[in-house]
Amino acid sequence: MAIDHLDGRLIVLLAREPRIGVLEASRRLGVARGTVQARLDRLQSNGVIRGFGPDVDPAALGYPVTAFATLEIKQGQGADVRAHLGGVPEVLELHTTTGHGDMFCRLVARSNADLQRVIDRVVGFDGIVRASTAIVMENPVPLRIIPLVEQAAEDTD
Amino acid sequence: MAIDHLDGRLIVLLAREPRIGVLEASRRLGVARGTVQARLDRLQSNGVIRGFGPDVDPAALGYPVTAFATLEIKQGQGADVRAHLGGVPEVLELHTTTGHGDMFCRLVARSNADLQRVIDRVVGFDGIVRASTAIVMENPVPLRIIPLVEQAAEDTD
DNA sequence: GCATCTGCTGGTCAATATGCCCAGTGAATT
DNA sequence: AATTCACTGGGCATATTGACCAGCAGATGC
Repeated sequence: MAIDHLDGRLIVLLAREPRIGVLEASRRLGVARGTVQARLDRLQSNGVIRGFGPDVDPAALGYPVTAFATLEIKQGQGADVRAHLGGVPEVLELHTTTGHGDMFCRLVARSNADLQRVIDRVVGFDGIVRASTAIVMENPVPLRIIPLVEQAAEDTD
Repeated sequence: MAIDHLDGRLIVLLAREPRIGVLEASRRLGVARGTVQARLDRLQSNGVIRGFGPDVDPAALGYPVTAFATLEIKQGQGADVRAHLGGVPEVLELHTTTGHGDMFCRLVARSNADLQRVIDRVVGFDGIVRASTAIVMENPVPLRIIPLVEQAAEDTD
């Protein structure tokens, strides 16, 4: 399950230049093509690499506003709330967290005004007692994984 | 910038089966290969599709614990805090939000015990006044984009 | 010590996809 | 009426893929 240095270099290489294929990757890494192929297969069946889905920017889709909402849930309504939020496209992710019956979600909206509509839709559901929202102003560190991959690779050297 | 229905179908198709190439995608969508190629180029130069980087699962890397931390920052220390958090691999993303001088970050750790180490490292910095952390228990809606893409595509029909 | 496994190498092969080109068509714009 | 634009459907040379193979080195187990 842990990754070694070669796995780490492969992931970082693919993250930086996703368009290169197995052959080009093997050239860059200085190993045989079959090795890269085997490593990739292993990483994917391990679940370390979930896939190579397109990385879509919500802002470019017309949803430049991001917000995080903390939701307080009525006891026993968890499953219903999950289903409700799963049906809202603007809810990009949802977590249940430690704390007083809380959930936590990431929202996007077309504008600050539109965010009101989204929030109304999110909280307009019986199981939700209260919601508190924080609008994102800047994103100094966008979602990233490379530093963690590098650390994980070094830990197993 | 807005995407049409064909763009939407293309993105959804690529999200579901990333391994298929341009040719196979054109067959599935029932359009000419050149069309898919042109759409893809446009989506990428638009920034709608940022790339096709590998989707790495931190849990499979040995970091199964996720947490969100709200940080209160001393006035004028924003830049320093950003740089500090950018240097911590376990900080997967960082946002500045509305609210009393707040930042907000996603953390991962090897275990609940290890999370303490990560938090100590995160808050062990002069500009950070206070931190409040919520540990993720479940993730009913993993980070997703397809529903939003579908909605954006329908909005321009 | 010796056999066995496993992973990597460096190579082949046929099948497939790619990047690039082209002329023609239909719809919308000017 | 002329032009622009996106899409079609095709062709072409080149590159990549997936599938194999024998050989080799290091680690493991008996």
